[in-house]
Amino acid sequence: MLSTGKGSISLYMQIKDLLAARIGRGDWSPGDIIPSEIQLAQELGVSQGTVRKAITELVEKNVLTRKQGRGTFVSTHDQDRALFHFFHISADDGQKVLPQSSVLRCQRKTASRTEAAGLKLDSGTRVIRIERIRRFADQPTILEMIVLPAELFDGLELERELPNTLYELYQRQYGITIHSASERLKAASATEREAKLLKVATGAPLLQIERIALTLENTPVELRISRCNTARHCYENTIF
Amino acid sequence: MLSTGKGSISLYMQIKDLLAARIGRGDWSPGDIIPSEIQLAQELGVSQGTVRKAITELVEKNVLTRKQGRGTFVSTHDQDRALFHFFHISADDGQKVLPQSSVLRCQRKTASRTEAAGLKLDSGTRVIRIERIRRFADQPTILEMIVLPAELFDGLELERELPNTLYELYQRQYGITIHSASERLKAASATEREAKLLKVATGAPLLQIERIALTLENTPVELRISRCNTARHCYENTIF
DNA sequence: AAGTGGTCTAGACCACGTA
DNA sequence: ACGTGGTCTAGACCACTTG
Repeated sequence: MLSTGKGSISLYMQIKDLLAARIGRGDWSPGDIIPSEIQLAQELGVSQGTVRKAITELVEKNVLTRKQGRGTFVSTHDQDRALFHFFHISADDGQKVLPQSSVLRCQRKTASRTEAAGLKLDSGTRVIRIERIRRFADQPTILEMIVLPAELFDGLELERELPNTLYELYQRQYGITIHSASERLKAASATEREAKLLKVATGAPLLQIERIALTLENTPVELRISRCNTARHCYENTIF
Repeated sequence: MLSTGKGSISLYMQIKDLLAARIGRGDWSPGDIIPSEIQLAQELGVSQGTVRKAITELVEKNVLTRKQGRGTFVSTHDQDRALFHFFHISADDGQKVLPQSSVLRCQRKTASRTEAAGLKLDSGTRVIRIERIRRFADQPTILEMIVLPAELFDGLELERELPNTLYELYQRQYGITIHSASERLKAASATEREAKLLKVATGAPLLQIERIALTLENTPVELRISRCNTARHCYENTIF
């Protein structure tokens, strides 16, 4: 099972991959406790330290969460994993709150070329398109267009009410955990429709955020284009 | 020297802080090799594994760089530490190249209120203000306003030519290593002057990036406001 | 060949949470 | 009291670089 020969990859790496695979396969689901380090060490025939190093790297990647005295758990999107991990908009004064959302449209359609390219789908694949507007203190600020492969999120367009934090829904209802995302930001001008919805002048500068969200296996599962009025808010990023 | 009593902070943390302090003090400069793990372990009276754990955390923070078979080195800004670590603008096709820079202005002035606030200086403190324009393939794309505390960068405004990569200069000439930065992005409209310099229409949408760069000790040492034409470029960010 | 970091082991004790 | 993760040790061997 574990190769220990010369030139082979290190033991802890193999264990890391093995644990990640078990999580990806759903052997353990978000919120579940995994076996203790000692149990895993015995099962795999290695020392505790080796298992520990593997787990440490998964903790650093936010896949697992350690709780001293209790055990090690598969991370969930609602608690340990910050709700704000994927939300970078904050008020000018630094305050960070989640905006309220209201859905404008939610339909099943055929993917456009750019959507298919971003999500790595064959052109012509069905997608679910959600458009919603997000408000801070009742002020409409962000217009979001969310695109999902219909196959993975079957029936989502029929939900009567969508929660504010979609990534929790993806995990709970569809077993899809967003693990990373890449964003591309540009400045753009508000279209007439956007101007009306966001209560700004036509042509006003908007911050456009194009995000592709990925699973643990680096499969793109969500494309999201946000257009934000940054008069009183900004996109925050910290570089370490 | 190292406290090992009950309730005290862990050994490897103390060693980590000690090593960071030595680097911050300049006992070891960027590019220098530090003593081997075994030497440090003997000097500090702990096992190699404990020193190793301390060093590992500093490597993860980009403070140290390990080179197998050679030793452990203090990170520099030109090599191991990616030149692009603090530069997030890339072309729409994903290509990432550093733009050429030409300085428009470089003067010693009194800090404005917002500058003093951002750099945590007393109002009235002297600062150096650099304004430069950055070009991709000869196309002016970014207008940068850089503000530095004059005390820390004494004489910088007299340099006849400033390099493209300023952070290397800060490190080499002034012993200041930028370790992290926090950025705030907004969409804005080009002023008349900006429009002329960037060859866009007045009022065209620009991406504004306001950055505060920090040292290892979290002292703010540079304020930088960039205004970018994102017609053919964008700001890239990856969230893990 | 010698020295460095990289991996791995076996075992000790501590701090924390639960029962 | 017990089991968990968290720290620390002492020593082994491997992989890589340099003299």
